[in-house]
Amino acid sequence: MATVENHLIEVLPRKDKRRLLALCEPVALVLSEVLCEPGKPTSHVYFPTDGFISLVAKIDGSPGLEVGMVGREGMVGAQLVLGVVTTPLRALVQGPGVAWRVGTRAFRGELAHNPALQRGMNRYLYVLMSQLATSAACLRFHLIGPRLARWLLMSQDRAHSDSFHVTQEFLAYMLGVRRVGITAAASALQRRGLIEYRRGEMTVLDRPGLEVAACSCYGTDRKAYSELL
Amino acid sequence: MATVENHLIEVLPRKDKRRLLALCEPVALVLSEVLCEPGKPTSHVYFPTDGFISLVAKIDGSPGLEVGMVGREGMVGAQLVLGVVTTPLRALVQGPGVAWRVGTRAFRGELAHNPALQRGMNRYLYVLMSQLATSAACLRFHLIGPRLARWLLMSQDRAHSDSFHVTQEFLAYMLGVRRVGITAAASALQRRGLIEYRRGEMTVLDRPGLEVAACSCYGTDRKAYSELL
DNA sequence: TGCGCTGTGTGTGTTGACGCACAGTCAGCG
DNA sequence: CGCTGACTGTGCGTCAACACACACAGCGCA
Repeated sequence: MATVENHLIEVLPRKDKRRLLALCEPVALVLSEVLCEPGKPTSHVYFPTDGFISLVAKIDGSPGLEVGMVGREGMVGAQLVLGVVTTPLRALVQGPGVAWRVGTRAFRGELAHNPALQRGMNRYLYVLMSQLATSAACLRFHLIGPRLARWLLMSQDRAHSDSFHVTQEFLAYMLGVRRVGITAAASALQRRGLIEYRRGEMTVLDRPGLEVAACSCYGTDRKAYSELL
Repeated sequence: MATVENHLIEVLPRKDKRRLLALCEPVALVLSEVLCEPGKPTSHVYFPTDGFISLVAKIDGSPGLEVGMVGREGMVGAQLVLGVVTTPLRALVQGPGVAWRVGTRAFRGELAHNPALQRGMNRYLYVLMSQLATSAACLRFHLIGPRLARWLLMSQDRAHSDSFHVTQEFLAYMLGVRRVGITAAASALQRRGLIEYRRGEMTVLDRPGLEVAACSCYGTDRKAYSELL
């Protein structure tokens, strides 16, 4: 099954790693699957080895809004290290793949006497917080075009592939804008030869170009990540 | 000096509390003072007993944007419990008052053998994360008026007073909008008899009315807080 | 072959907020 | 007492994004 590891697991000392993996079971991440709902206790934590997951904030009547993304570099359920079993965000599978899954109960037991894992999760949680803060400001000040470019780069990083499946409708939901807004921004990027898409198949053609088109938040996030993990 | 305690300290077992307080020194929180800068190591942590502090996200060229608020119920520097000494956010004194201050080094030492403090900080961090996520969505979907009402309520809660000092210019900065946007929203609230203001002196006249005018995020935040702390 | 669903592109009018500029108003201070 | 600076209110043109509506294209399936 998953031959590639999750980064949070990979960096553990061999012994800790083996003990944790013994608790894990590999599961397929299915597109559009919801791994956890805000406010509800999480039944499992997930360490993606492939594929990626969106963290979506919901408020009252409004549609959702993506405020974070999880791939091989992170995990779903990191708040367990804070001793909290619920989550404030919905986790939605966005790129299909594979993850290690552990039941909450077993995981908490392991966590209690695995300081290296605690340390990794603590740092990851900090990166996630930075990402939330950056997202908030990005949402407020940046236009759809650069935000779209940023989203594509982040997805590409986590999908480990130049092309992935995503519709304009879905992008609109993630970025919290109308679909027509995406149509305009995406066709501009396509005209400039940075991307190509067709009925849900999105392909990144010119990554450096896309990085120029993206807002600075992409770089900010990467920096925060690389400094700590 | 500070006769009223900070909630995070208050709930500690007597012994832990006494030991922590022995490290603390009372300091005045001066309006517009910056307690920490994003990316830089924090030299002290702060437990406000009075007054309140805004957490501001900065991105590249854009002005700042408030994404969280700290008062007697919380602290500045909670990320230390994650083992991270830098902060992603600027902490800006917004309502003058008093806080307990502890040097980072001493605090980390105390933290290491004070599980009750760890527990409190963990939970507080979770609440803060929820607040960040909520803020992001609020920023995106809610209009200036309700957001302003929410801000006033949150400030009132932390100022423990019906009136406090704040200019429209400052409010605009916090909410990430133009001053004229605040002028319009604030005069609407004043016409409805919910608030009264005059040259920087803001007074809440009708709190229940303001709660109706505020967006749902105010309630969401309070709920998140009361469930965990 | 034709039907229907999903995905994409366009058009029209509206609106919440923006940038900029300026006028009035109050408080403190020399 | 009048100057100065901080605070607030208003007007005007612009713009990104909104709501709603509709046209069209590809694809699967009966």
